[in-house]
Amino acid sequence: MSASIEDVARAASVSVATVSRALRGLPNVAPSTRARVLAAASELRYVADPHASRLAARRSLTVGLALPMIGTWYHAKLFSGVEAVVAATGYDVLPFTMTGTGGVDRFLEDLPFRKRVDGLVVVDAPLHPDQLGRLVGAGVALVTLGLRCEQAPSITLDNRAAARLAVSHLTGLGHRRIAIIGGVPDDPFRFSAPVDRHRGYVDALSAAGITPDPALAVPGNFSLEGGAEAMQRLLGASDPPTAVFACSDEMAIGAMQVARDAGLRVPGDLSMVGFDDHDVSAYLGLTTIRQDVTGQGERAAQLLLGLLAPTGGGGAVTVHEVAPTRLLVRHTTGPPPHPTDQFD
Amino acid sequence: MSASIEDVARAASVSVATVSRALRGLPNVAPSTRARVLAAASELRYVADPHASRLAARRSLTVGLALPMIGTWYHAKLFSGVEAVVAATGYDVLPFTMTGTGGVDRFLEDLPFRKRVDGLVVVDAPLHPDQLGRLVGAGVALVTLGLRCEQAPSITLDNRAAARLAVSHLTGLGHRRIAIIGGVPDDPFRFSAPVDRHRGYVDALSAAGITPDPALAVPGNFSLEGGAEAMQRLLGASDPPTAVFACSDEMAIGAMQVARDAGLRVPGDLSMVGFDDHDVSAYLGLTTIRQDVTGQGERAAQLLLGLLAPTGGGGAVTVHEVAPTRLLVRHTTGPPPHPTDQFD
DNA sequence: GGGGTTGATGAAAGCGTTTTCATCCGTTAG
DNA sequence: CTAACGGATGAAAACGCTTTCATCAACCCC
Repeated sequence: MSASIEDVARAASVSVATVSRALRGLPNVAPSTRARVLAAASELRYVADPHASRLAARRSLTVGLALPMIGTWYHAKLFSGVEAVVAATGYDVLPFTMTGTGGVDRFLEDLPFRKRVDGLVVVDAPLHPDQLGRLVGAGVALVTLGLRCEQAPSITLDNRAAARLAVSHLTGLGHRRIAIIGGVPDDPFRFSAPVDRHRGYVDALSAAGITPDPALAVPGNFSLEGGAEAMQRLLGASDPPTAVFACSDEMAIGAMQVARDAGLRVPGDLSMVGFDDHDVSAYLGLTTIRQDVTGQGERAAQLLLGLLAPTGGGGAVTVHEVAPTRLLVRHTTGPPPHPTDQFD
Repeated sequence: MSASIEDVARAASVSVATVSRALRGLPNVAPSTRARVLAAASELRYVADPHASRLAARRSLTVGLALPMIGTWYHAKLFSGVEAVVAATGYDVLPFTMTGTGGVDRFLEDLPFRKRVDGLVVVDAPLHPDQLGRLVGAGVALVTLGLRCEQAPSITLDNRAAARLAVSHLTGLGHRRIAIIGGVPDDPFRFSAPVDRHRGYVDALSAAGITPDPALAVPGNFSLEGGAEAMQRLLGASDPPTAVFACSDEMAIGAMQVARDAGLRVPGDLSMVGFDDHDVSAYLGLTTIRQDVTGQGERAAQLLLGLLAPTGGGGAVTVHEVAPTRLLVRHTTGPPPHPTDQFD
């Protein structure tokens, strides 16, 4: 079918060993020989069979990308970033989605993975630190994104500070009844972002002398629908909020729509701040916490490839990076309806 | 390091051939033997090395997913669909993004691909039918998505009919000056969707006795920004439209924002219909043409796996499926500002 | 009972690379 | 002039599977 290394060797009148060396740019090949081999290879349109070479070299030249799902804005952006830098280096990327709760176990049981990938970017780490530790112990190069674990480099956000910033913006505008739309109620993963964001929310309230009202903290599932349902619940409360901090822009968008359908003006009657800076947020004028998701994906890939590089694995200390976030004030936040009423 | 097939063979006191057969569920293995092998394998936590097995079996057990990019809503959804069904069958999916114009050539030159994947889902086919034909000729199982090519099964939309439907909705409401926000001006790919949608647009106008005004057809690049810029241009025209058909929801969203910023009410002063039914569209009340992108991805994967299945490759006639679309009337379309004026 | 089946098994030949190790030869140092 | 050296090369042994082919026993039907 297609040319093998032997065909090239024959065409260039050298041994397969020399072809292998010449083609991979290894030293100790005479320049004239290398040229001859290169010519023969391109003449025959030879490309090394990846499986054969990976078997022989005992490296898969593949990095796995494990994430809870793909198809959401956040994960797609992340994927995009990772893929871009990984592909540029000749590695393959093997996506692995662990949808649902069983997915995580599947992931761990799928030890084929261990033989398939040289390294792994684990996103939103729906894994126990122990489990991650086991992976590291098993010799898989690992970078985590969204959760910090001591054994491996990570990229995270200062979620608490970011949330504090968002909510302070709200208190600064005079809001006293501020709701938070957060993660999933019965967290099947111990995903820390929603927890940390909730802490930042509490921080900011406390700083403004406000006691958090449990009725104002509702789960939103990080989805449009979840945000909408959450808002529904908030509006049904006896004393509805004048402002909402949604832990993702998608939830914010869903929530805003419900609010507007209920006749509330945003920001006139209700202020809304989101988290992410989703592509559409700029067009909706959503005030939000901006983060560069694609950039984080790229960075994670770079870290991983660094680990994989012949030189990198050794002495380097595992680095924990905190990606920057900032508050983007647009047009969905403003003073509460009757600010003075709240202060008497 | 980790157990090999020989270890299992030894542990079960059989030959490696028998282990291979037993583990893969091949016939002609005594039940008792199979049980013994299974036990030994699970005891040793044995998993076949994928590279070795792929090399020996001469199948990569991988399907490639070639798309112009990842990170947009549309492509992420597609990916999600493909990945879900492919992963369920034990195949790997290898994403290949051909960003930019050079990407396509890279894709074609990357014949490693041919040795790496058993089949390919090509999305939005930024390839010449000739090039696709060559791929098919080279023995790669192929399914195209978004463009139809005779040599391979495909999943497409009836873009023309869908656009006709969208624009008819507008003419039906009484609009006469209807703009279209379409694809990229100097189409580096000969991507047919925008072209067909434009045809449908013209169809609908003609049916209503309207002569298309070239000034009302502007490119939008299928992005939020592009949609915004397009709207900018439309508003600057001497005789602005009262309705806009955007070839994607993202463009519609960008355009709507610009329109609203310019003081226009939607749908009071301007009607807007999009295409896709993006996740957020429901929450924005955007009237649009709905398509099930994830479903199309799933279907494409099924077709491809069917081709790959031992039985499937042979006699089956290549099928061209047309995924359904329908008009979803929400709240961004209404009669033109002064309908009667238009009919004098 | 004997020849033909049939099913279970193992030996061994690939699959297409990489990599080790030995060889060969032209240089350089002594 | 010889010995040691180092760079270029090839032979061959992995790498860890799959698959063909041969073997062997048990079985079946006149």
